[in-house]
Amino acid sequence: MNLSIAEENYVKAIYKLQEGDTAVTTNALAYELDTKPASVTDMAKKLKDKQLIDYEKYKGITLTAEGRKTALQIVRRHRLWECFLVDKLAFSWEEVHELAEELEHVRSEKLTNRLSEYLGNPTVDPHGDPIPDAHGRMAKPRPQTSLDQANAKRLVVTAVTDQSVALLAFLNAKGIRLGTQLEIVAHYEYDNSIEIKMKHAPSLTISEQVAKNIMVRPV
Amino acid sequence: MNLSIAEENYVKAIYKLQEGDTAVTTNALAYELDTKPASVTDMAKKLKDKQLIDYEKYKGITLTAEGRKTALQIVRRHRLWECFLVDKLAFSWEEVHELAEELEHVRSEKLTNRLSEYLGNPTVDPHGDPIPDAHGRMAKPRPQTSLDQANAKRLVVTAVTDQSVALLAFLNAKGIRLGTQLEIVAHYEYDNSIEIKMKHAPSLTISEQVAKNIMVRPV
DNA sequence: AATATTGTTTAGACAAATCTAAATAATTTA
DNA sequence: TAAATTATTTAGATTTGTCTAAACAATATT
Ligand SMILES: [Mn+2]
Ligand SMILES: [Mn+2]
Ligand SMILES: [Mn+2]
Ligand SMILES: [Mn+2]
Repeated sequence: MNLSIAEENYVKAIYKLQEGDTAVTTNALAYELDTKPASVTDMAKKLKDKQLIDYEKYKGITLTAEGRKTALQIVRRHRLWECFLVDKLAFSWEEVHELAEELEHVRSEKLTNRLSEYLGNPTVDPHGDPIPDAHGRMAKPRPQTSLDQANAKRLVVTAVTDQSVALLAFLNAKGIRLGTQLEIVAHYEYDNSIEIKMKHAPSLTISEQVAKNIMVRPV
Repeated sequence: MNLSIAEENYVKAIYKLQEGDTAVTTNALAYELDTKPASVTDMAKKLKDKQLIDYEKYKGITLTAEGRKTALQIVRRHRLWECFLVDKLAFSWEEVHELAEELEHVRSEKLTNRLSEYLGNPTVDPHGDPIPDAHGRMAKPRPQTSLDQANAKRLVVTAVTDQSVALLAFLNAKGIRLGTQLEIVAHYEYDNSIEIKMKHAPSLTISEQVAKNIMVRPV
C-alpha cells in the first residue's frame, strides 16, 4: 500500500494515542496533528478505505493489524533517524524530533535496515523510547516509573515522556540525561517538588511537573 | 522562500538542463521530470511568481540568481546524501540516486552542514559530480574528457555522465569505478569500440556508447 | 507563400489535503 | 427528560499539482 506523507503522519499519531484498545477520538487526533476535526473525519474515511483503521461514525478510530504494522515501521524509521542525528551528527535530543519527522517518510526497507545496522541496532532512541525491529517487535521495556512515584532512593533516568523542546532544554540545563544516576533527597509536600542529588553536583529541586515526566528505575 | 517538493524538483531539473545560458524548453523539462508539457507551463508561472526563474511565453526558462542559489542547495543535499549512503551505509553507486531524490528535500542547513562535516566535507559525489559547499561554490573540476576522446594512454576514471542504473551496473560488472586506472589498448574503427586494460585483469572491449559516458583524465 | 509539423499554452477537469460554517449526534446538566 | 453543551460530521470551498484536449505560436517543408 502506497501512503502519502499525510497518511503516514495520521497512522503514526493514531498509534501514539491509542493506548491499548481505547479508540482515538476525532478531537484528540486533530489536536495531536495540529489540524481541524473536519480534516480528521475526511482522512478517517480514506484510511478506512485502505483498511488501516477501523472507523464508524461517532465511534472513534482504532488501527487494524495492518495499520499497526505500518505505524511500527514509521516509528522505527523515526527513532532510528533520531539515533543517527544524536549519535553520529552530534545533535542534541531536543533538536532531533522535528528532523526525524521528515526523514521518517523515506520509505526504503533496505535503507532502514542498513541504518539500523550502522547504528549498532539500537533498541532505544535518544528519548528512551523503544525502537521496533525489522519485524515490528519492540524489546519489552524494563520496568520503570515516573520520578514523582519512585520509592527507591538510588535511581537511573531511563526515558522522558514529555518530549517538548522546553522540557528537554530544561533537563540539558540541569545536566539530566538518559543514564544519569540520581538520589532522591527529599519530597516537599507543599507543592510535591522533589529534591535530587546527582554525582559531582549540588542537589537541586525540581517541580512535580518535571518529575512526572522523568522515567526512572532503581539503579 | 518556502518551496514544495515539486517546486524543488523543478528548480533542480532546470539547473541540470540549463547548460550555460541556454534557456530550457518546456518539452525538455517535461521529459526530464516525467510529466506533461502543460504541467510545466503551469509550474513555470508559479516559479516566475516566486522569482526563481525568468520565463516568457514561448521563450523558455532560465534560473534567476535566486533560483540558481536554491538549486545549488538542493544539489548539495542530494550529493551529500549519496556520499553518506555509499560511504557509510555501503550502498552501491547505482542505488543511491533514487534515495537521495527524497532525502534532498529535508531542508535544514544545520543538518546539511553537519552531514557534510561528518563525511569529511567531500567535494565529489559517488558519480564524480562536484558537491557545492555551504555557499554554493563548487570546486572547479580538474580537466577531464570522455574516454572515447582521450588521447593519453594511461588514464584514471573521474566521473560517469550517464547515471542510469543500467550503465552503472554494467560498470560494476566490469570492475570499473571512480579512481580505476586503465590503459587504452586499441581503438576499433569499425564501431568505435575501445579495448582497455586494467591492472590485474584481462583487457576488455567496450562500446562507443559506454566510452562516451566515462570521464577520464591522464594519470 | 502556403501548408504541415512541432512546440507551447490555455481551458477545463480531477484528486489530495486542507479549511470554515452549518448541521447533526452524543453527552452532560439542571 | 428537556435543555444546554460538547463532539463529530457534512457541505461547500480553496490550494497544489497534475492531467487531457483544444487552441495557438513557431518552425520546417514543399
Ligand atoms: Mn512525519
Ligand atoms: Mn524520540
Ligand atoms: Mn527530489
Ligand atoms: Mn550523483
